[in-house]
This record gives sequence, C-alpha cells and structure tokens, in this order.
Amino acid sequence: MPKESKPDVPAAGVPTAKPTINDVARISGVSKKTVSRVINKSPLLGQATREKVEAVIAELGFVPNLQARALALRRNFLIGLIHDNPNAQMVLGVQEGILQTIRDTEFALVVRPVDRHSPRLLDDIRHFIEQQRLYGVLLLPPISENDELAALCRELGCTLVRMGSAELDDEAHLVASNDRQAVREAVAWLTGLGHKRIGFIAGPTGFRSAYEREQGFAEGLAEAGLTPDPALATRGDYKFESGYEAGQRLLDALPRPTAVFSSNDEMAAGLLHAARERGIDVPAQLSIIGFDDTAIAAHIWPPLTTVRWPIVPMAAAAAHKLIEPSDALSRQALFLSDLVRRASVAPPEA
Amino acid sequence: MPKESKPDVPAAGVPTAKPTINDVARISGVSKKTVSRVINKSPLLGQATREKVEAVIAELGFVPNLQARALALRRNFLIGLIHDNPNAQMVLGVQEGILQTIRDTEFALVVRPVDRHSPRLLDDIRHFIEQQRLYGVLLLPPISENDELAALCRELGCTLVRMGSAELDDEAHLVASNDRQAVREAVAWLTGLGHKRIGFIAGPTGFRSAYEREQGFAEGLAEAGLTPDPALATRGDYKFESGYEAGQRLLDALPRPTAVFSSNDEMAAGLLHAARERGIDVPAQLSIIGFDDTAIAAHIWPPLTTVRWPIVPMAAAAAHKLIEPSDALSRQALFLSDLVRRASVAPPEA
DNA sequence: TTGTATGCGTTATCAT
DNA sequence: ATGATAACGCATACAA
Repeated sequence: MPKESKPDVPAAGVPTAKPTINDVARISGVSKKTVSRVINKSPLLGQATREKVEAVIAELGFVPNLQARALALRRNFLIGLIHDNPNAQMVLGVQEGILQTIRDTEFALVVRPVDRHSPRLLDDIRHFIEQQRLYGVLLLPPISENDELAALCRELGCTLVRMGSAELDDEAHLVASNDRQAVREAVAWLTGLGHKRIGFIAGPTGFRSAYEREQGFAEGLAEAGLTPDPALATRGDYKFESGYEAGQRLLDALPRPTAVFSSNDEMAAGLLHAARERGIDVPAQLSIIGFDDTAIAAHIWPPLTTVRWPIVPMAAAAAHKLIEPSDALSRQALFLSDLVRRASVAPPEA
Repeated sequence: MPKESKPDVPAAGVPTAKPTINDVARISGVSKKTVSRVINKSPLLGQATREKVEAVIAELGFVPNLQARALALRRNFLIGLIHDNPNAQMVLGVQEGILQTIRDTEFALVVRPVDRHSPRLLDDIRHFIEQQRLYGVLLLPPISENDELAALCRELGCTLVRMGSAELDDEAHLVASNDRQAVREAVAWLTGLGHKRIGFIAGPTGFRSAYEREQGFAEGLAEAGLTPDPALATRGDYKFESGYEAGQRLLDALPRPTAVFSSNDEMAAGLLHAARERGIDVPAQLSIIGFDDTAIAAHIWPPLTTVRWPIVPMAAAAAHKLIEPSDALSRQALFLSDLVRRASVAPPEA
C-alpha cells in the first residue's frame, strides 16, 4: 500500500521537499490524472475543476518534475548547442537567440564546445547525445558542415538544425545566410566607389563559408567587369595573425590594391595592423571590408565596414525548427546578411 | 504482469529504442539491482558477475537513462550558468572551464543569459532552477554580487558558486580574482616607468569589480607617494562609448595625463579612439592600461596592456566546487590575475 | 468529464 | 554477494 501523504512541514535539512502532482490531487480532491490534464491544458475538462486545481497549484507553488515527465514521455527537454567556437560573439548571440525561443517553454539549453580536430569528436558527441538524451541539437559552423556528424545525430534519433553559409541540408534542418550574395554586394559597393584593384583574403580551405565568400568575391568582380588578379588574392585561416601576413603580401603588390575584402573581421584587423605599420592610411589609401561584425569591428580604428549575419534571429528560428517543426515559422531557412557601412571604406585616391 | 522482453529488432520509424537496465539484466542473467550495482561501481560485488555484466553492457551499448536516475535519486545532473553577459569572451571561457571539469562525468551544462535590469529577474531564475531542478549554479559577475539571488538559490536547495572580484562569500561558494592587487601592480608599473600624472576611468557604481579596481588604483598611487587628482578621475559604464567620452574629459585636462588606467578594455578602446582623433600618439604621448584581456585588447593598435583573469581555471574550479565540494581542490577560492604587457605602455615623454 | 491501473528506467529497502 | 519489490513523479490506455 503506497503512502501518498506527506508531512506538512518538510523535515529540516532536507532540500525542501517539493509538492508533487499527488499533493495537488489530494488537496484539490481530484485524481492525479485530472491534475495532469490541467498541466497539459487538455481541452476536455470542466471549467470549475480546472480553476480549482489551478488555484491549488498556485497556492502550493507546484512545478511539474521535468525528469519524471521526460521519463514518462520518453523524450527529454534539452536542446543541445554543439560548436567549435567560431567566435565568441557568435556563440553568445546564438545562445541568446535560442533562449528567446525556449523562454516560457520547458526546454533548456545545454552547451557543448568541442574540438573539431579531436579524433574522438564523433564518439564524444555520440556519448553526449545518448547520455543526455537530447531532444535536438543545433550545429554551428564549421562543424555544421560535417555530414558524418549530421548522420550521427539522425542515427541517434535526435533532430538537428545546421547553421551555415550555404545549403547544407533541406530547409527543415537548416538556417543559412547568403554569404555569397552579401559579399557580391560588398564588392559592388567598392566598385561603385571606383575601386578597380581590389584585394582578397580568403578563409581556410575546407570551410564552406570560405568557399562561398570566395565565390561571391569572384562574382562581384565579374559583375563590375573586372578581371581577378592572382597577385591580389591570398589566403588566411580566419585568425588575426594570418590576416597580418596576408597584408604583408597584398601591400607588397605593385600597384597596390586600393581596397581589400577580408573573409572575416579578425583577418581584416590583422590587415589593418599591417597597413598601419607601413604608414598606409585607412581608408584614404586603402579601404577594408571584413565579415562577421564581431565586437572587434566596431572598436578598432577606423571602425570596420563588415557583413553582419542576423545571428540572433537565425538562432531563434533554428530553435523554433527544433521544438516546433510543423509551425509555419519553421520554414524560413534563408536569412539575409547586411553590409554595415563604417569608416574603413572610402573612394580610391585620385 | 509486466513484460520485460523487447523485440530484438527495433520497429522501423521508432527512434531507436535504446537498451535498458532490464535488457542488460535479462541477457546477463542477473537482477536489475545487480546491474545497477555494476553501473554505480558498488564495492560489494563478485568479480565474475561484474565482468559478465560489463561485457553485456559494452555489447549492447547500454547507456543508463539519466532522467530515470535523476528521478530515483531525486537530484538532477545539470549545472546552470547564469549570467548577464559581462563580455562574450568571458562567458565562453567560463563555459570551457566548466566543461573541462564535467567532461567524463554525467553532468551537463545548461546556460541561462538573463537581464539584470528586468523586474522579473528573480522570478525568472526561480522558475528556471525549480523547473530544471538544477544541481548547482554558477553565478557570473555582476549578478554574482546580488545577495538576494544567492539567497534564492540556497532557499531552493541549489548549491551555488559565485565568481567575483572580491570576497562575496565563503571559500566553498566563491571563486575570486584579486582585482585590487592586480590594479595596484599595474599602477606600480606605470609609476615605475616614471609616470606621475595618471588618469583613471572607473567602472559603473554598484559594481563590486569597479569598486575594487578603484581602490586598487588609489592604493597604487599612494604606494608611489602620488596624490590623486580629481581632474584625472572619471567614470564610465564599461562600454566603449563611455570610454570615448571619458577620454574627452581626461585629455582636456591640463597638463594632460601621461597615462590612463581604464577599468576595462572596452572603455580603454574608447579612450584610444579619442586619443587618436586628437592626434595623440599612443604610447609615446599617452600610455593606456585596460582590464579583462578581451579579444579586443590584442587586436587594436597599439595592442593593449591589460589585466587578465585566469577565467578558464576559475570556472573549472567553480564547477569542481559544485560537484565535488568535499574535494581538497575545492578549497582554493582566490585566483591571481596577471598583467599582460603589450605595446600601449611606454615611459612618459621627457 | 473524470478516475483506475499500469508503465517509464532507475535506485533503495530489506530480504536471503 | 544477490534478488524481489516498492518507490520516484508523471503520462497513457482504457474504463466508467
């Protein structure tokens, strides 16, 4: 005979025994199931009963035990965020976006930074997903481009949404920005100002984002009737130092480029650094455009013109796809980036 | 009569029915409880049985269901990180540190950005902790300074550790850096180089970190036998713009300060911006020291001398205090910051 | 519209 | 050293 009753006063030292559905049922004089119906907003329920139970719930400060719910429903309420730290601002923006969506739901956000170069990457993530029995995961670039990883998630019965700069997946499992077009527009702005010798710092090979930006650049040049000059194109690894080194090469070119598009802000900052060392005035003698709109962009001098992903809305949408896949809102997969025009760009010197 | 058996082949479409403790028990020919003992490494257990069961576990790829465990043990395995975005780099460093500790445990990290100015702050957090039934939480500055919030966590039976720049709590519930002393040393470096007119940009009132840095600055001056000059002290709100405005005031002072300590990097970047606009050469005519060593610090020009918190080790220690409070490692509460010397500081002009 | 019996996967109690 | 059985808190199937 199970005892359903509890002491009215919790024993001292015990971590505040919380009221359960049984307490609510007993006090309001109904069955557990009825309380359960109230919690789950079942439509077939007497108005009077509902209000009575709700009153008791409020009075007791009853909060349904998510673990018990998860057990009974055989599904958890955890959204996983798996990333390999693309940049801090992005990760934080993503977290904020996810939280906007899951606020006022039962879902929580659990994060998992990983090392994409670790040989145990897949095993680690498998263990993580299985152990926590995640409801769904959001993959950030660049590991969102890893198809093996995506297959793993699916194998584990864990829905996923990938964030990226190209069509990595179908629209139900993707939030993407149009990097290619955004770069094309950035280049169009430069050419519109009269720039003809435009340098390019590519991102690391193997990154889809790097590839897309590269294509966008080439297309942008083509649209303006310009021919790509191999001497004005170089490659970095998205880090500051590589941008600095890229700068050394580009600024050695003769004649020097009057503008440079860098595939991300950090490398752009490195380039700026190199230009400054040589006494090259930015933007008078050299215009610079970056990509990402990280915190650095607005805080260096001159402030950096850059392309900004709508990170927060994208992440919010991604979370929406995870927890409400059938909703109409969950169909948007493409999010437009915009060019943030700051002081690092000017017309070329006469 | 409960049926304990399962089909050998999972039904198609069903999200991969995972093996349970019952499966393991049945196949290895022991009781659930014995399997449970194996999982929990109970000492009183036959070696033969243990190995037999472990073999089956490995073969089946059995992973214990954390939700069920949480339910039975009446405690969850979630560590919460509650913060009001002090800065992206710090939050990410903290996440990395926590993860270092909980990797290879059953714990997971769930994050919760909040708005410290929201009137619903306490209610939101209460609901979050109750709903997720967090095992413990880590509070980041500045909300770690909120004693009401700390009391709330305790009331909810949720252990907490606070991160801060002063002794907010006893050593079991605190990881702190010695901001005051770090600033004192930074000032000592400046005075050692010969600076006598040193400006100060304080952080916002109400922040413990701001107060500590202020005190450290005053003490540093005193140690060098210098008298604080009210005209050289101003206050910002930790944002770039306020640093810029502070710069306007400080650089108007006559005679101009030869060095300025800013209570964080963002404001230092703003100050640098202001100096540049006036054609003041940094560091030749003006030395600048910041605080935090954010990504900005190393990427502006000149690279910023700054004070760096050992964020990752601090967070790792904090997580350790949460999940292994009795461990000896959990006793360290104070972590020393160090001065990162970069090009933004030079001796004053003759 | 509401209640009863049972299951979810694990641990705890108390046997043997 | 191992096992039978009852929790843990909630949801579902099926009655009533």
